[in-house]
Amino acid sequence: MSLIFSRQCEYALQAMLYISAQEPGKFTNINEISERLDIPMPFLGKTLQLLVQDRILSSLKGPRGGFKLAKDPSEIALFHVVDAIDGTDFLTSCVLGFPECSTKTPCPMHQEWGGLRDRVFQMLANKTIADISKEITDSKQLRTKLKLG
Amino acid sequence: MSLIFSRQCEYALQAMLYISAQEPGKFTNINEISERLDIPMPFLGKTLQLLVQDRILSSLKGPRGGFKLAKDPSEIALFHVVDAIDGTDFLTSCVLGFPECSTKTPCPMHQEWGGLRDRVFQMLANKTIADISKEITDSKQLRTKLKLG
DNA sequence: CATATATCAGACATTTCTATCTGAATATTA
DNA sequence: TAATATTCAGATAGAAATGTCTGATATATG
Repeated sequence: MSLIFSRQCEYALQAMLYISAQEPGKFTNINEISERLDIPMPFLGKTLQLLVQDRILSSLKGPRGGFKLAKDPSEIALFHVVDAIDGTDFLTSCVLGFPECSTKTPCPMHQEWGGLRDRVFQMLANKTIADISKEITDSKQLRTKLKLG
Repeated sequence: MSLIFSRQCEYALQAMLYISAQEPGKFTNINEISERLDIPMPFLGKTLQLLVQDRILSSLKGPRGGFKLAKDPSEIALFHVVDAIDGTDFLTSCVLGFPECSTKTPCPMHQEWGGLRDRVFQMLANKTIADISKEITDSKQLRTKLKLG
């Protein structure tokens, strides 16, 4: 199977979008998120804990507890979320799996893949949670997809 | 971990490049390929069998046996190899993992990711084994990387 | 203060991917 | 024809990713 993000990373991104679409500052619990987005609850819990450790989310235990954004959504790029879960190996590792692959000793796809990888990085680095949150607000389709009101 | 191709697909692509750089029509055995490219031999065997089943390689048992390209290298796009090993789900599946994601019901990254995915596909579909084979012939660096003479 | 509700931490289970093993089938060569 | 070298097929093993369970800890609320 070829893919870009691990399943755990997909869950993290989905949950971030869901949380970002809530009333700012409100804590959202994983029970609600896992039901709405159909993500296994304990696994989602572990996943969001990673985001808390990376200061992307903050959490509160107990009744009315849950998760909220730890900073302004305009300061959270998608790349931060991907980095917290999957890391950044994809930026440097060889697309063909050659252990030594660099500008000096490139693999046959090095050049072309480098260009595509840069575009992916630019997109992840430039797109913030605030950007997407606005898109969601403006689009009924997106609210439906995220099972929002 | 985020990646594009499975490890098995990386092995397949590496082996295809190695085979394509050999004298045309000559059978190359997996013992040689696995040693040169540092790929586990039994796993490489299973992998190349998939390419034989897809008519990308042809094989011969017995002494002097091995694998060779099943057709002209200009007719084998990288995409065919990827398709044989990893399949084509990445062309249609949602980058955020939403089960239903299409132009009509897009996820927040649908548009931007679509463009990048198309570029990846174009690259894989346009680039043939012959193209890369030529690059390898013309570059001492690449011959070194593939452990060729 | 007691109770209920949440995250959190660590162990455990399951599934998927990667890797190995064994022997059968087939072709070359002497 | 015998010996050898190779792919091929199927079973098994190991590793990594995903998913589950149990209980501890913290917080809100009556």
